[in-house]
Amino acid sequence: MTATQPTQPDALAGTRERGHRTQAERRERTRTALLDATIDCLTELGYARTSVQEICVRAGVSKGAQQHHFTTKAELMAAAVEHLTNRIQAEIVAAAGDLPDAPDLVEHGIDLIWQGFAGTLSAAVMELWVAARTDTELAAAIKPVDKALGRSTLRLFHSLAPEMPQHTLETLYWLTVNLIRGLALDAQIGGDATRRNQLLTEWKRIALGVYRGDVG
Amino acid sequence: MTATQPTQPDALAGTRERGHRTQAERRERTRTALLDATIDCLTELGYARTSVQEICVRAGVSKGAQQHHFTTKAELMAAAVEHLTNRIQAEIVAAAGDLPDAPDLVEHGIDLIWQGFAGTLSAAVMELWVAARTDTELAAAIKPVDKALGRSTLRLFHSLAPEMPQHTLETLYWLTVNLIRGLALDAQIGGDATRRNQLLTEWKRIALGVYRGDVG
DNA sequence: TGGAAAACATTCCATTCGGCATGTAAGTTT
DNA sequence: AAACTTACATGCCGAATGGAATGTTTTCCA
Repeated sequence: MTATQPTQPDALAGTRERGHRTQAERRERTRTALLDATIDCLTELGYARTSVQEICVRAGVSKGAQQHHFTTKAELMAAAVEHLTNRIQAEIVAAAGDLPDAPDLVEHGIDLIWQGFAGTLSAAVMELWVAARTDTELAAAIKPVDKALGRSTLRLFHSLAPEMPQHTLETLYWLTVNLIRGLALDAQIGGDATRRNQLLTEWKRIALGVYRGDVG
Repeated sequence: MTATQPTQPDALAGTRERGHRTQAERRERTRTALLDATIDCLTELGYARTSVQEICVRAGVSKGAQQHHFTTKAELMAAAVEHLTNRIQAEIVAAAGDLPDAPDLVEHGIDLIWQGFAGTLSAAVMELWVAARTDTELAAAIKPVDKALGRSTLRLFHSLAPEMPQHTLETLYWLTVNLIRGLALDAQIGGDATRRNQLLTEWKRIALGVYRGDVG
């Protein structure tokens, strides 16, 4: 029997005998290995100390393979941005599974944003963001992707609380996102966790007040 | 006549004839030149691309002189943190000269925090902060200095609005600082300035409401 | 005033970086 | 199964880095 038939979609894809993989499979495999390793390096070593060599080692991939997929380091980083954003988005969507209705949505929504924008993955985002400030190429790669993440998350909230006024929702959302990014920075260098929680609690109370129309 | 008398404090310090400077003068001069150049590099090149060589060039100082003052690069960065914080603090104090009384203080205070924590100098702080996340030595140098800046600024506000309840002031202050740090991040990679201004305006309104006791 | 010490300058080195060139193995097409 | 394309591996190079070693100038102090 001929071992495998060439192009046709194979139901056993990914379960084939060892040592025989589709090109697409191989490609995808090492590609994500590289991107995941990149994110690993960013979170663990920071942007400054992240070298392509280290990435290759962690990905279990040769230097040549890396260059085959991403010619330059900048290209790799740009791809990592998108990969990273996708993972964060998936994280958020998963966590948003069972959110209550408004007004409890305000409180739990803030928690959700915290999880998405201050978690481990967001540390990597910070690294890339800060690096992008002085790297126009990286900035160009980040801007649209990041904007898309922000907007899609906002849409998510909008669908969860359709009765909430558009303007109120947007204001609270963006204020929360930026506040939490600031708090995330504080958390990353070991600020006082207790005070952060207090601030978050206060903000929830205030946001609820805004939602109810006490101010604004 | 003997050219100069040795140790005694000299009224002409800094204005002596060319080529004859006190050791303390020389020392201070190149030290701050190095530190200023470091901050320049951080704001302009970012942490990753900041090399001691470039710092030396910008400071107009030889590599040997740099090593004489700061044995290692980490040492230089640590010193730069304090230098940077001092400059920011001076900036804030200067800008706080003529602040109105509460409740206008709320609005203008937020502007003041924006100037201090989102200005050019704060970009350098961001670089160091993010770098410190994966550099314990740098983190150890930053933490106390940064905490001191935060607290001293808070004290400044407290002295400006003594009739404002302690708890309200602190909450609004720290919420504002963290919000603005998030917004500063957004600004640094070229986010939408118009939306940032809108958010800041909204936040002022909300903060004023909090101060008046509408919420909380 | 002369020697010690501090400040500053120059040169060199081991290491590491990103990227290129070239070679080999695996998968695909006809 | 032969020709071909894609994926991966290895070795190397010039550039740049941080730091050490050593030499020179300036200030200080007895």
